[in-house]
Amino acid sequence: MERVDTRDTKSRLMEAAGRVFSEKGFKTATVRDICRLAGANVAAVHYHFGDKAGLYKALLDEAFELGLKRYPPAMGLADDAPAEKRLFAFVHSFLLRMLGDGRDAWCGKLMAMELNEPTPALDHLVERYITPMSRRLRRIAADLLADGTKPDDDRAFLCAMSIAGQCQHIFRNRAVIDKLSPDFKTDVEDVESLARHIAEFSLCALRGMSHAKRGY
Amino acid sequence: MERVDTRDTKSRLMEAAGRVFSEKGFKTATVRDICRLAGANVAAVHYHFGDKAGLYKALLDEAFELGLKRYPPAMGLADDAPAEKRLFAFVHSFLLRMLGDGRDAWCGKLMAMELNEPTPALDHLVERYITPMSRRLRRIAADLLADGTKPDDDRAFLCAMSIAGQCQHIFRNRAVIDKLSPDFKTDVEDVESLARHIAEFSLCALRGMSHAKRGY
DNA sequence: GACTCCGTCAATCAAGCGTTTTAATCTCAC
DNA sequence: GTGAGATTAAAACGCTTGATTGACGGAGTC
Repeated sequence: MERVDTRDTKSRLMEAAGRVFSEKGFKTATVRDICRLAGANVAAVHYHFGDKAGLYKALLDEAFELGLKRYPPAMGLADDAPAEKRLFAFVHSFLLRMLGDGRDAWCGKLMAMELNEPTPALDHLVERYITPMSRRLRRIAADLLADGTKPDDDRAFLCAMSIAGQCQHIFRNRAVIDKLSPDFKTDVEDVESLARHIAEFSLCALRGMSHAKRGY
Repeated sequence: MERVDTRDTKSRLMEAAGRVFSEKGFKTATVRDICRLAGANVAAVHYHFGDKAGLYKALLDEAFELGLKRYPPAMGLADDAPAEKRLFAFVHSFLLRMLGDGRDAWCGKLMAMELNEPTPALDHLVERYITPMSRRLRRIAADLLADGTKPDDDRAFLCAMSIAGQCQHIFRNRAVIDKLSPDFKTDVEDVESLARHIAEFSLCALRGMSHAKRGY
């Protein structure tokens, strides 16, 4: 029995919440800011979502859906595609999610904020979203090590962390990077070259470690 | 004209502030929490530091001193030491600063919090602390690329980011890593093995990229 | 047209925040 | 001891926050 008007303010509220929460985090963001941005009354969030936490939870759920739909764990590549291609696709989509403009960047920024300042919703996030991503990345790393390492090995886990860390770094340290290198841009076209660097860096590392390991 | 008692509550306040600020960030932390932890009255922060921001600034300054003294940019190695050793030393000290227990972890966690939620103090942080670190790391990367790359080149900059990203990842995503791999520990002895991994991963990457570049 | 339900609004509440004021307490030279 | 300055303690101020209230209006039903 949803009315058209209902969905209007409700979705406007969600969009505004996405922008504000992903910029300021749960605690720092205020419902007044969100409602002002949405052009709604402060009471609207209570009416539609119960309270601030309810709005946040609803937003996070929507971010799940969008994130999984837009960047599914397989990321458009077959499981038997060359590991090099899977690595680049993983890195590139990761960066786009984090650095993309507009509403496309919602989910990524929101999740990064959730990591900075964990709320009880973190469990859900890890289970539904991060675990499959981690599994896939460990699989890619294990394939590229090419020395019989299994995705569950500690080596694969460590290498997956090395790759994920590179991907997150640019996003998490934007403020510092801007000061260190003011002409370092992160537009959409630059994201691809950044992804190429990270993929190449990681590829060389994995191949090198594979060779080194055999020599031990 | 400092009294003994003065220094007592003042230093107790600093210690408590270090713990609270480094855990919750500037905005989320409350002076009441800090004062309760320090066993001091709320008015004490006004008396000794002017206001909350003054306390934070004083704390950050102290963290500078401690961080620079304990882990100076050169980190105990000569500038002409082998680049491989310099790389490991850089990574290892970085991790110790971030993951160290007790009051030793102050500065690292505080700076990470400052990055998550920048305050006007960030400029000082970048200028005094991060810039020399970045320069040193770029120098290491350029040396290891061994193909004539200069520390100021974009290639060295990107590789330095890749290394720094790996170092920060374990610290910044502790909550998630604990859930993904509950038996992944970060005790002091484990930090060294972690540092070995990151150093080896990066070393292989740099050497591999150097060879690849020549082939272009 | 009267009634009901749904959505919105301005106004308000209680709690927590940083900060300030005021008074009490302590220390130490004299 | 005493007085002056330094330090602490208690209370309250003003402000912002999330949450709530009760009234208002419009759409649908009979």
